[in-house]
Parts: sequence; C-alpha cells; structure tokens
Amino acid sequence: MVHTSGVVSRAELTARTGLNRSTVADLVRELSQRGLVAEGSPLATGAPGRPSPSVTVRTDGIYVLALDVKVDSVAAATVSLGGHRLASKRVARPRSRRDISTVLDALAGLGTELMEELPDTQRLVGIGVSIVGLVPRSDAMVEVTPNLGWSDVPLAEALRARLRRRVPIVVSNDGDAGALGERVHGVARGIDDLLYVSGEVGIGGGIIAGGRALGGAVGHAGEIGHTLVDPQGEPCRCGARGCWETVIGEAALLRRAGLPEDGGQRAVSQLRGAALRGDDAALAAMEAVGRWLGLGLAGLVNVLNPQLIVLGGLHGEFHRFLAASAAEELERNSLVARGSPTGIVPAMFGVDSSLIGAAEDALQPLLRDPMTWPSWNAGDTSPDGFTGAISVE
Amino acid sequence: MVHTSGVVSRAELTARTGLNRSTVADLVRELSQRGLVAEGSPLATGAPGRPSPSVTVRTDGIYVLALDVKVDSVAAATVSLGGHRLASKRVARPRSRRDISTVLDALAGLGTELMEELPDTQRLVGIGVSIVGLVPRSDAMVEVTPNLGWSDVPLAEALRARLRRRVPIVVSNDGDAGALGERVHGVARGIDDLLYVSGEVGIGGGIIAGGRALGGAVGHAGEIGHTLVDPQGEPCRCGARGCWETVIGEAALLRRAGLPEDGGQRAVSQLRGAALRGDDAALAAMEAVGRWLGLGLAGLVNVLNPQLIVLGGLHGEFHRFLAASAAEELERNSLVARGSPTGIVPAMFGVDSSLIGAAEDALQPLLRDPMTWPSWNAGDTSPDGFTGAISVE
DNA sequence: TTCGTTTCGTTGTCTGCCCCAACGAAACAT
DNA sequence: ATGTTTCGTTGGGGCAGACAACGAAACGAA
Repeated sequence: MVHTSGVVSRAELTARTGLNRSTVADLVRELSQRGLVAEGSPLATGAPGRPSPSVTVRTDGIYVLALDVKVDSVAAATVSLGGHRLASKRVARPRSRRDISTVLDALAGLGTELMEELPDTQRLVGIGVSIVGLVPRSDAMVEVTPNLGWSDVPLAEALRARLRRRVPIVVSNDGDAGALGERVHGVARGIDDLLYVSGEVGIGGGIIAGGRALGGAVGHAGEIGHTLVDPQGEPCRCGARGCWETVIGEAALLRRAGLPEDGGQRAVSQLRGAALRGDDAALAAMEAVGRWLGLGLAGLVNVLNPQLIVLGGLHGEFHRFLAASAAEELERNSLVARGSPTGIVPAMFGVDSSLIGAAEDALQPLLRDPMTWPSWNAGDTSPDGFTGAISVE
Repeated sequence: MVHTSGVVSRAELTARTGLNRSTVADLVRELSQRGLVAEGSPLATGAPGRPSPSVTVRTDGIYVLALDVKVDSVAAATVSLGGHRLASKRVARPRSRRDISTVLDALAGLGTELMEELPDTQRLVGIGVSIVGLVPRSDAMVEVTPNLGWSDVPLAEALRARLRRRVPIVVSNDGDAGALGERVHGVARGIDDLLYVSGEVGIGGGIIAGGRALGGAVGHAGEIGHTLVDPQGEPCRCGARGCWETVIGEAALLRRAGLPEDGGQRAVSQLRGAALRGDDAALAAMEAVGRWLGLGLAGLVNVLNPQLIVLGGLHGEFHRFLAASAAEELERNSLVARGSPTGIVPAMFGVDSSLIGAAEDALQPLLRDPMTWPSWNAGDTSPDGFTGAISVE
C-alpha cells in the first residue's frame, strides 16, 4: 500500500487495511527497520484531531532492474520502491536485425551500465523483463515472437548469464506488463477492470480483471491483436485472416496515410508531423484507424466489461487523433459499453508502460512478503551481494 | 471442499487445505455439529496405513431454491449441499408472451411447489435466480433482456413478494451461472480458466478466469454473443451489425437448415431429428454454424486463453455435429489455441447448467463462512423460519 | 489564551486460529 | 506375528491481530 501510494499517513493505512492501529504501528516499525519505508512528520491536513505521521517509501534501499524488448527498441531502467525510476534508457535498434545474441548483448549492456551508476549500498532484489511475444506462465522460455522472428528463446537464462546477478529473473509479455504498469503507477491506478492496448508493429494487450492479471490457462491471454474483425480481411502473420492487427497496426495506419508501410520510426514521425499540421490524409487515416479500433474494442468490451481502456504505444501517442472516432464506434457497437460507460485514455508512461510493469513484476516477491525477505539495512551487506532465495525464475 | 467433492477423506482434506490434522479434525467436528456434513466409515482405498474417515455432505440439512428464466422456458429446483438436486422442474412457455408478471407468477409457483415437497426440518438458506439478460453486480435489478423484451425489472423484489421467504435472493446472468454450475459440479470441475457458451435464441457466455468469475466493472462481462465477426453482416438486436449471435444463434442455424427461423422448439426438434437421420441439409447447416462457432471462439481464445470451452444449450445439444468443424476453425485461426490446446466439450447439465449455477450462487454466503452461519440442527427451528442475516440481496 | 473536542499513538492484555510433538490405533506387507 | 505406514487424538504453545485504557497533539470556540 505504501508502495502504490508513495506517501500515506499511518491513520490512512489503518483505515484502508482494516487492521488495528496497534497492528499498523507494528508493521510500519518493522518495515522501517528493514529499510523499506521511512516515517516522516505528519502531513498538514487541516483536519481536527491529532495528526498522523506519514509513511514514505525509501528509494535508496532496494531496487530492481527492468528490461524491455520491443520491435524497434530495447530499454532498461533501475526502479526503486514506489515505482520511481532511478535511471532509464531506451535505445533504438534496427528492425531488420534478427540476431538474438546481439539484441541480448545490447540489452544486458544497458542494464549493467545503469546498475553500475548506483551506490553499493543500494541492493538489487530482482530483474523483470518485458518482451513482445508469447510468454508462458510456467517458465521463462519465450515461445514465439512473431514480430521479432524469434521462437523458443530461454530468455531468463540468457540474460542471467550476461548480467551475472544472483537474483530472480521474471519474464512477462509486453501487454501484460504494460497493463500492470499503468494500473499500479499510471493512469489506471486503483482500477480493477481494465484493458490495456499496446499498439506497435503488432497489437498486444493486457487485461486486468477483478484486480488481477488475466493470464489464462498457460499465460497466453491478452493476444487481442489477433481477434477477428473481418473474415474477408487480409492475411495476418499469425496465420489467420482479418485480424484486428491488420487494420489498426502500424502498417495499416501508414498505408492509409499514404506512407510506406514498412517505413518504421521515420514514417511514424512523418505521420505525426502531418497530423499535427492538420494534413487531411493523415487525419483521415487516423480517423479510419480509430473506427476500426473502436469496432474491435466493442467486442472486447462486450466480453470483458472493463472500466477503462488504456491505449499504449502507437495508439496512445495518437490518442487525440483517433479516440473520438473510436469512442463513437465503441458506443455504437457495444451493448455493454452503452450500459457501462467505458473511458479510453492514453497511457501515462507512453512506450515505457511495460518497463514500469516489468519492474513491478520483479518487485512482486518482495511486496508479497516484505517481512521474511532478507533485510537491506545499510549495515548488513553480505559479501555475496545477495542473501535471499536463489530461484531460477 | 466437501461441497464440491461430495465425499472426501479427512486425510485428503488435510493434504488439500495444507492445514494441520488437528485443525481439520476440529473443523469437521464443528461442521458436523452444525448439521452440514457427516462423518462416515473410511472408504476402502487399498493403501497401507490407517484408513481415514470419510466426510460427506448432508443433503437433508439445508437447501436453496434455484430459479431459471430462459426465452423458451422457466425452471426451478431445490438443491442441497453437494449440488444435489432434490427436485427439479422445467416448463415451456410461449415465446411470444412478454408479460412479466405472468412469467414471474409461474416461476414463483414452480418454486413454491418444489419447496412444499420438502420436510419442515429442511431449511431454506437462499434463493438463486439465473436469467437471460444483463444483471449488474451491484443490485438485483435486471437491466436489459433483449431476448425477452424486458428492461429494468426489479427481479429480486418481485420474486421476494411472491415467494414470501425471508432469505437472501441473488440474481445472476444466465451465462455466468452456467459457467459456475459446470465448473463446480459439471464437466469443468476444478478448471480455473474456462469459457462457457450458452447458445439459445441469443448467445450468452460466462467466463471463469484464474478460478474466479469474470464480471467486469459492473458485472456485464461475458456478452460474447455480440462480438463482431463480420462487419458486413446482418444487423443484430443489440444495434450493432455482424454480431456472432447473428451467425450461430438458433435463427441462423434453422435458416441454414431450411427450417423456419422463428420455429422455436418445434423446429429445433425437427432439426435434431434430421441431423440424427443424417439429413444432408441439416448436417451442412451444423457444419457451417460450427465453422462460425470456431471462428468466434478463436478470437475469444486469443483474448482469454481458456483451458476448456464448454458448450451449453443449443450448441451443447448439437455438440457432436458441430464440434469438429469448430475445433478445426479454432485451430486455424487462433494463435493462442495452437500453443495451448483448448478442448471443446458439451455441458454436463444441458440446459440446466445455469440452474445449478444459480443454486451455487445462493449457497455462496453459507460456503464462504459456514461457521458463523446460524446452525441448522433439527432441534433449534426458530418460529420465524429464518434466523440469519436478513439482507435484501 | 484557555478549554473542550477530535483524532491518533502507545502499551499491555487477551483471544482465536492454527501448528507441533508424542502417543496410540488401524490398515497393509512380509 | 511383526514391521511399516498412515492416521486420529490430545495437550501444549506460538503468533497475529483485536481491544481497551491512557496520554499526546492538533483544531475550534469562548
């Protein structure tokens, strides 16, 4: 709770947990002794009564490394409790290069660089990786990434060998991580039912239902880019025909705007400029993609009834140009949306939602049980650099 | 756990709960004192070691009344712990009659009739109602039932007035109830990720994800009948165009088979007969509907990644005729299904899945906390007939 | 400024849930 | 007949968190 809020009064913790004042005091003391939170002077509320001391996350105790693999770029960040990015770096990478080893080397290099910036007293507790591809829940083997051309990559192992840190490495799907990031620290804070759409070259998605990530039987849920919207549509990379991705993906958007559909980031920049200038073709392309976006969302809203739809990546960036037509089409085509108003908002973290989500994933074990986790007092640095459980995943 | 299993050994309860033997013994003793379970002689297992006594649900202690409103029929059942139907009755009703009061009178009459069959020692603890329509999570007001022509019906209140029993009444959507029923006592027992499709006049659905019902923001999730499958398709009752329902619903099936599309149960019977005889037109209709079924399922599987798909109602009945083509189309069109094999099976309870689910809903408060619930020993029958919390919903 | 009110932290006590260990009982295997 | 395995039973104990009483720290009205 302190992690998601950043700062909370102890009284508020009491109210929100439903625990007794004494219990909350005990817990806060213990967390404080472990170097995870700090108690501060009361926040001026203006309300009568004795003021309650504030509890703040410490950003100088522990941290996690977050890594992100997209089609056009890789990124890394060091993230502390509270979701604060201590440092963050994203570098473009040529789309054509399919050599896995090179990508992983670059990624690990980025991560190492950022970790070395931090003082020795700050301790790494986990590594979270988000990648555009199917990631099963059971292990860290990435099964298929149609948009990268990879398959069956033991990502966690490969990164462990390069990073040489004895901490758990968790791998998750780009869409799932984005949803998590936006829910915990972004625009969807506190929202229990949300749909996150990450539009890039392909369309990914992440679903949070009833406050929990929807993973499905093996963790493959959320592949919303491959829902059918037009049985007579174009063939898709996935083998089917008329997938949503084929009408709202980057290629479709560029093509409609009269730009080269494999133009990559350059073409997207051109499109952005054109749209901002009010160029007719660009705006028409946006509007048309917005309609297909809304049409696909209508089906998803009927199935999932989310409270909020968060657009990440491409569609988040172009939210202002396509949200209106998407919302209109959603309203027209969704029985559920008519009875349960569903907002469509851009992601707070832009392309970095999944990076924040990956960090959150890596923090999970600590957050789930901060008390039995080894303590990170500045004093007791173990020679090994890591004293906790050494799990592979 | 005893409720879902019917009979379990105490040792198995220990293993499955992770609790201590002593604790389990205590709990079983208390449940037994409350008249909810009975301890029996050990089941012959043939394994070495001291045999463990069996624990059975008592079917003569408490019961719930389950009610079900479909387009063509209404049904009632009295259901005990363990999901045993003590009595059950379904009556057809003319589809044209839209008079709400008449339907509710008939339904309440059915319920009263079944309850009066039971001895006075058996105590009613709740009433569960399933209905084909949108039911918000927050209250018992049924918002819209496109297929019945009702809107904004205070169903719980109306039934309370007719049934005159002071127990909680819970109302839920037909699809959600069906999914629950099949999961707890039917073909999907113990499966944590499943999609239930109830094909009738309209197509309803129920989703269980991660072991919990997926309700969405206001409880409207699972309206899978209105996902888009063909933007150039026919208009649907819901206001959109090309909904799944328009190509796999009863009307579509009958039309393809050359039967009157509003022929109702009679026409469906004719179709069944024709299919069983091997009539070409009937089989071709089944096959075509199976293809559309699989196509729609492909999208849903991509989004939800269920472990199992349960076909209820019409499609459950005709499973043998359409499952093959549906499975083929699913495999072809779903990226997720290819990596995570997804079975398609008919519902165990046929049209009554939702009836069992409604009963399960009504049992929930008792199951959630059987210890603080008032005890139902034969001795302490209160004059009022109900001693527990008197909640409206 | 003073005093009542409100809200909160602190401390000691207590309860309920569950674990644990030792012992004996009831089955199977040899 | 004896060892092995699995289990129920009993008494003891630990721990999280509730509860109640007291004092402290703010605000508002006189």
